[in-house]
Amino acid sequence: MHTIVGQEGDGSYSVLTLPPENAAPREMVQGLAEREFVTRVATVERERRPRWVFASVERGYPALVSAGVRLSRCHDLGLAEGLLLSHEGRDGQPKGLAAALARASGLEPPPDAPAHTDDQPALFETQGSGLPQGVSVVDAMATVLAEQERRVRRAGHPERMRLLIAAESASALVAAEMSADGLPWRADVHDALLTELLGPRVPAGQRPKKLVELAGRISEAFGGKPINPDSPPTIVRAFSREGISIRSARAHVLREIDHPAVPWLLEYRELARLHSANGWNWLDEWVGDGRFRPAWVVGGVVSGRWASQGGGALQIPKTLRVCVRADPGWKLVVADAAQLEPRILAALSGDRKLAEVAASTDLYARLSEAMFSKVDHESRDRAKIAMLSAMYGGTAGEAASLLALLRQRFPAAVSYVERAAGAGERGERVRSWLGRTSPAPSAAWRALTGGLAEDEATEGRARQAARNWGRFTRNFVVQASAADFTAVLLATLRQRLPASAQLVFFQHDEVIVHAPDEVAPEVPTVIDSCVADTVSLVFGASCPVRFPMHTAVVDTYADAK
DNA sequence: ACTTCCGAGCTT
DNA sequence: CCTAAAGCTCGGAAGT
Repeated sequence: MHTIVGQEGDGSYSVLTLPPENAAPREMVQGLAEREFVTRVATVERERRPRWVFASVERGYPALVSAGVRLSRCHDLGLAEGLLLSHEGRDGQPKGLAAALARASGLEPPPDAPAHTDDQPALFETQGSGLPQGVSVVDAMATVLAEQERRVRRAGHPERMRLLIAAESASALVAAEMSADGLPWRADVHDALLTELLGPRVPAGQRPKKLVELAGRISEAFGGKPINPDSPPTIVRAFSREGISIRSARAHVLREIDHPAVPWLLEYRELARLHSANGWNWLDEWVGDGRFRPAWVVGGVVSGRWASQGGGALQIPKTLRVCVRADPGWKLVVADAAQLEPRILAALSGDRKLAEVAASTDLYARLSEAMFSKVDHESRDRAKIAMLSAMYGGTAGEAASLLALLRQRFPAAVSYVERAAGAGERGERVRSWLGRTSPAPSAAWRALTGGLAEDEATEGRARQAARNWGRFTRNFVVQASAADFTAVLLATLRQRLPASAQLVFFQHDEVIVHAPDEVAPEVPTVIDSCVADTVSLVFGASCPVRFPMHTAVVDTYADAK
């Protein structure tokens, strides 16, 4: 059963329930004020648990969450439209409701309405959505939903596309709930750390004491001329005056130089980075009430990985993990999927031998055994480079010869990624396991690689561009399938975690659950059973690949691993 | 003064 | 950096 919710042009809310297979008449409730609407949604969820249909979960769900309503299942029309359009090779088209409705009616879609900029965001952004006059938003949504279901049935693997849309939609619920709950963050611990490393807090725009001292030492080391260590060109020029020529002022370049300024510069860099990216300003702006609340962007990366907006939520430096602490009487359960991508490749490609290797918790050790008949540190490292080169298209150093050996031992897995690379080089699109589709290369790319090269330089550039795109599609099939997997895992976890436990962080292959002391010990077991179900849902019950999780129950994130 | 670009570094 | 790629954010510098 689907229940469609939307806000009409006059600001009132509508709730349209569609019984399965027309078993009963549709049930429309219109003209609801916001408070009645929230109550109605909560009641229907409690009594009937439908699949809720949103134009956009990201825009519509946060208001429900802050009113204390949590929904079990949903379908996000906008996210589904994006997945379907790119699957169909039409991803340049607008994804908004009006555009989707036009397409469903066989009309030319109007351009997407610009994102609204109200200071008071509405529950559902449908005002100004460009729907024809007199068309009810929820009626339009019902039409689009039915059309999307037809399009799913026409996909190469309808059941996989259905799962992908459900998981992507559930991810959007998770993202909104994570933003609302927030990651536990101890501002006092963070402040103490900053003070210890940088000196006492100073007003914004000023250098803390420690940085002032280091800048002074750097200037002295260059003979007393004032140097701004924040300016890379200034650093390059300063070394040039000392007779040292460097191409850039990057840390790894500086490390090669023998000069008294280098250690001070490196120390300055590290601390200045902490100060500018995660200093007191960051703390003021992003942490409140003991929580860090970033905005999460589901599917913000073409591969289906999430991005974040504000606060650099996916770039939290490891040194600050000590600030992530469970509340008193609570624990953090930190879980990451060990060596996820090679396991995904084993499952994707159906490579039996790689699946056997993936039966081990330490996949790279077993791989080393299979490739070199030994598992010492060096062999394990080389096995790892071989595998990562296969997935990323690396060619530096020993990579090419190691890859050749890997291909010999695991032809099915290696040819899977090499076929994806070949498709990319020809400008074709590739798909993840559940059907997320890579974007088409740009017109500039086609022009460069498609034409007959006039000279060698152009031909070289064309070949380079083709190889680069091949590397992208090679990686896409693995990274995007890993994102499929983690989306389904998130959806499953969200349903199964004890009610008092909260998902508070997600980073590509890692989750953090904040749970009361009494329930924390059972969370790792729940996670393991969710992983098992995810493997069956995504790859089928007979999938031989294991996906072990590293799970730790800790007080602070820094203690995980 | 404002916008846009670049270098740098952090995570996976 | 030493295996790739993408995304976010900052500060400086150049352009308007």
